[in-house]
Amino acid sequence: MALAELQPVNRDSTAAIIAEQLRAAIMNGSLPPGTQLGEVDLAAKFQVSRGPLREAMQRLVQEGLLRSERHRGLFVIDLEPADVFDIYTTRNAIEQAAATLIMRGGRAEQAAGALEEVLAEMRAAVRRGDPHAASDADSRFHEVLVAASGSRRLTRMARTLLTETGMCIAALQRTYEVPDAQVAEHTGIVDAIRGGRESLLLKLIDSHMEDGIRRLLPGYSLHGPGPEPSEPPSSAGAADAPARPARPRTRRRSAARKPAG
Amino acid sequence: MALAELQPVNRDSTAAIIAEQLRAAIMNGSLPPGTQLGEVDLAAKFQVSRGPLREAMQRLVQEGLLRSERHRGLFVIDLEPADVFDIYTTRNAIEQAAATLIMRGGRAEQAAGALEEVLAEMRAAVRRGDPHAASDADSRFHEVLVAASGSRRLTRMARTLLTETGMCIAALQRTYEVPDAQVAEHTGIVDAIRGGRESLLLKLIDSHMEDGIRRLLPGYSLHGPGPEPSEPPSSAGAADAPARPARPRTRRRSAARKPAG
DNA sequence: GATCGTATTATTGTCAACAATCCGAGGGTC
DNA sequence: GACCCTCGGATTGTTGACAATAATACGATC
Repeated sequence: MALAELQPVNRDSTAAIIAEQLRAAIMNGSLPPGTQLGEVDLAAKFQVSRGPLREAMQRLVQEGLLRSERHRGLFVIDLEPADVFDIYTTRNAIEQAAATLIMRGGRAEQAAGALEEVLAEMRAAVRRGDPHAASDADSRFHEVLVAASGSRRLTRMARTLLTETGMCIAALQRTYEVPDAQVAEHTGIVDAIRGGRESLLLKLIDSHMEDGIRRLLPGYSLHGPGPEPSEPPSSAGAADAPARPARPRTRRRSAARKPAG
Repeated sequence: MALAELQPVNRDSTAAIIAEQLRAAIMNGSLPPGTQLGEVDLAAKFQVSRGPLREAMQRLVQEGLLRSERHRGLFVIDLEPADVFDIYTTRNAIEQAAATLIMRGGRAEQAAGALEEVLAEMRAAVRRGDPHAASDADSRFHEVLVAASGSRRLTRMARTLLTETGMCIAALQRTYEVPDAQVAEHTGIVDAIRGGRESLLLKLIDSHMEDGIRRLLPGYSLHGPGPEPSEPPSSAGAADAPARPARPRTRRRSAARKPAG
């Protein structure tokens, strides 16, 4: 047989599709932090029953993007300064690990090639003044970087963290102008990969994350003591422990507005 | 009010409880890799309907512990050598990041105290020749270590990785005798934390992981090129993409045997 | 006037039944 | 004998309805 590369026809499950759409909506700010996800509304918008929708939402709860309160509903997580710090700290760890795998696993050339494609899109978007596309390319750059490590687990974690990064940017109303300096930083990362400069690469990623957190939380640093979390995670660390003692919550802050695009 | 520390009464959702039980069953080998999770059987064992059970399973799919094949069922993931490598590589990254946070965030004393409690249990278990308890303590040690970082995200990831570590040990039929050397390694980690020796701590964690992977995959190393994954993760990296082209599968390898203990 | 108790209403949690799909067995045909 | 088609059984996917719970509004009481 000549044609050897044919992919299986398996479609994703309905829950996976819905989860992906919700993830995108959370990432781009259509579902801002704190919003309650009413099941009937969302089910109607997705034109499915509540069953598959609930399954999809349970995925996001496990992912840490939604917070579940029994008999009360599911809410998009709130992002406090401690969370922004946490997100960038964790991203730093994940991407540095991925970078190490790339350099020591002989994947540098392949990774650099894939990254340069994204980089070209980023440059084009910046040149034509399209911040949305530039931001997309930025996100994709880091996703491709981690994926190039070949680590399934790092890749999955990175995806969640990128969603949360998008939440931060959207929540803090930064238009996220991608300046030339930002493009230069990414270019430097690719160059370091191609040049085989491992320790330089790790430093570049570190300072890139440092820049990211400084842009969102002026005055904070990745390597400082970090902001005290208002609610320290329990040692058991239940995925959806609703450790919010009393919340003067309005019953519904904002219904799902544009989940299915 | 004098009493200030009263925890909220909120119970976890049913899906969370079931997911936790399934996770434990997967970790300790009651549900070995490849087993299909029949919905009706499991629902009967948990004495709930299929609805909440499916929600719980979707959580584990998102977590990467289960693999979903449309209209075919949910299966415990298979663990190939590449996965063992991936698990330990990722654990290394997570725990090193946690260790850095502990040292730089002024949490060393607190962390060392919590870890020594677990360490005492581990020593006692080894002394009385209880490998099960010793293995439990080992797992808990690392969970507490990461939790002490205060990072919610690192903690959540670590928990999944510890479940998978348990799978590896159970799958490879290692009785997981925790030798004195193993206890000594953990002790060294606590000492490094208490002594404020950050770079030593990172080295100790690294070699601890190295030992772990060598125990499971003799001949492999964390820092070598690593085993080639038989199926490289797609660049998109769908969480449950069933990229297994053709599988001469028996319809049901083993029904759920002891999920609820 | 403020607080407590009660009824209402909307939402979530759960369930059992229906529909769609897949696997395997059996029989027929070449 | 090998291959194809068809049928039966079983499992998953989805749905709509019912039960349980919590938030709100209203009225009674001190």
